[in-house]
Amino acid sequence: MSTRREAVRQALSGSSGFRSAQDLYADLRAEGSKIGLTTVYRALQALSDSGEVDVLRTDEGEAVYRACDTESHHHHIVCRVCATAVEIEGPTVEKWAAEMGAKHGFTGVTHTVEVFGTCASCS
Amino acid sequence: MSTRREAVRQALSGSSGFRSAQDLYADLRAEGSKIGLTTVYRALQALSDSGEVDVLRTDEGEAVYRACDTESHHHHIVCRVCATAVEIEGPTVEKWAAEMGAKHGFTGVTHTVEVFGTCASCS
DNA sequence: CATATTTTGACAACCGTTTTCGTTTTCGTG
DNA sequence: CACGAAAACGAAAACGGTTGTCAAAATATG
Ligand SMILES: [Zn+2]
Ligand SMILES: [Zn+2]
Ligand SMILES: [Zn+2]
Ligand SMILES: [Zn+2]
Repeated sequence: MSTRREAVRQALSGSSGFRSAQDLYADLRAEGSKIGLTTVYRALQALSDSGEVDVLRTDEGEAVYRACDTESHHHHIVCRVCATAVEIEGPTVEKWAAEMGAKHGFTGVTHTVEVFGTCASCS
Repeated sequence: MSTRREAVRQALSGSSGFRSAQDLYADLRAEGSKIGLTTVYRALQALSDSGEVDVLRTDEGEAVYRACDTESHHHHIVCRVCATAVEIEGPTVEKWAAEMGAKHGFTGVTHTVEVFGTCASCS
């Protein structure tokens, strides 16, 4: 677990929202770090591979990352303005997705569920 | 409504699954059409703007399109192998998403829900 | 038929991400 | 501490999907 990867993890933990690789790179450089963009991408890749951070794609196709409190399966409600996210759980949704899969003869069923809105302080 | 846009719409309707712009371009060229890739992108843009086709992003960030039977709000269960998709509705999920938004003080709440799996014929 | 408008497609530019590769840092061992 | 192997690093180039540019072609208008 290298120092650089730790720096990226911390930069990410410092925010409650989803951030892109370039956001984090800018943050770290602004703090005086000499980290390279490549390393930020590599760190994020490793962190998401190990399940330590969540990834999702914006409508524009950019990958954004978040250091969530729990590593167990969950979803998010994300502010469209400031990207702040709240972790949410949905037993209802979990069951529904599984049922839908079975009903249509699909196996190995997974799902992606994200909720978007404008948070209280951005309203 | 130009001829080319109509050609793209038809190429898309010919498939039951989600297809990328480049997929459709390849299909059309294979059929002998002299359409350009730029035009395919433009047609898909217009079709999705007008709500005639659904768009979603793959994990790799590629945009894929589908001509769905209904233009009203719905979700999909998508085969990870052949990209075939089935339209599904989830009143349960709709309600759940709205509740979650309200509970956390978010306004203008929307959601994305997609289910993935391996379809019967690909298993 | 002449002219204005729109559509088209080859090509270049763009942007986020990955690969490449030579250098630097870290780490295990004597 | 010294040394070499291995891992991490960063700059720059390559990549792949998408969008912008612009002149040519098609279509509409009078
Ligand atoms: Zn907000
Ligand atoms: Zn879930
Ligand atoms: Zn299938
Ligand atoms: Zn819905």
